[in-house]
Amino acid sequence: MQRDTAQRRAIRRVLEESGRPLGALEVLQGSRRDAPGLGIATVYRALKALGAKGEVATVEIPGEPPRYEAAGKGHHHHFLCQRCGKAYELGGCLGGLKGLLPRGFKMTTHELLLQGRCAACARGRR
Amino acid sequence: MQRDTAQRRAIRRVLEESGRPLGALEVLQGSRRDAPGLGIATVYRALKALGAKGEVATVEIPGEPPRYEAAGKGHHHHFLCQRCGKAYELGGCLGGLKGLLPRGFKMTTHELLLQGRCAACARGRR
DNA sequence: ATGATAATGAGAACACATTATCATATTGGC
DNA sequence: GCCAATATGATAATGTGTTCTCATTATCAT
Repeated sequence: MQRDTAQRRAIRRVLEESGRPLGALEVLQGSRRDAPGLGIATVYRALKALGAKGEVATVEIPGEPPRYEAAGKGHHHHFLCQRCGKAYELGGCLGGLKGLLPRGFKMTTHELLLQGRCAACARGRR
Repeated sequence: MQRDTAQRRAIRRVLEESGRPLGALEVLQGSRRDAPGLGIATVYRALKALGAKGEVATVEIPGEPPRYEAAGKGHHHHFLCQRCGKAYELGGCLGGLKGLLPRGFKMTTHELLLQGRCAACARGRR
């Protein structure tokens, strides 16, 4: 049976309170405030368990390790800051994707990632 | 100085003739027709060298090893078949991406990946 | 044709994120 | 409060893709 531990509460909390998807290490660091001594193995175990329960969604980013976010936010995409490496959540999406498909191809999903500078990094340019 | 070898010719040829981006292993297999005995290390060396010369572009796909394609095709995106794992090239793009950006964010690039079944896999459905 | 040098192939080594191991600690139904 | 079962943390082990090493081979300016 699934137990309710301080570690998992801390991890769930960090994911819920962060407005953006977090990497495993970010989750670890953020969760240590509430759960000092937390280990990376526990983070991975919790992320996997939460993912299986549908509470956490995995965000795949090309060339980067996956990020994790609280599930249930509806369809949206992400922005990757090339300077600080943080991923951000974007609202909305674009239509007309089907028009890009070659004849005979069937689309079931799509991924869109914008890249550049986040507000903070664009300000402190360079 | 850069030498012209049978291996590199074969690798360049495979990339040019394939209409879609290829993984390192696909490049290896395809190139062995012209360069039997070709090793994977040589493939990686050639891909890196060709990339540095701007002749080959790297295509990053979330959760997958990178693919490589001949450069100089103009802006486009890709389709990943979830059944056969092949990546395909798509023509064109979408406008209105800037509208997704939060205030203060600057976009320099974007990646779009459609996923589903390619024509061949959609036909021979499960 | 020669020779300096770049390229190759096989395999070992590496990088990295992730998962398994295992002894210890914590949880929660009783 | 007890105690079987689950969770944890430290660390070793894994897996995968990529790069390095090094002895051998091929290229090409001369």
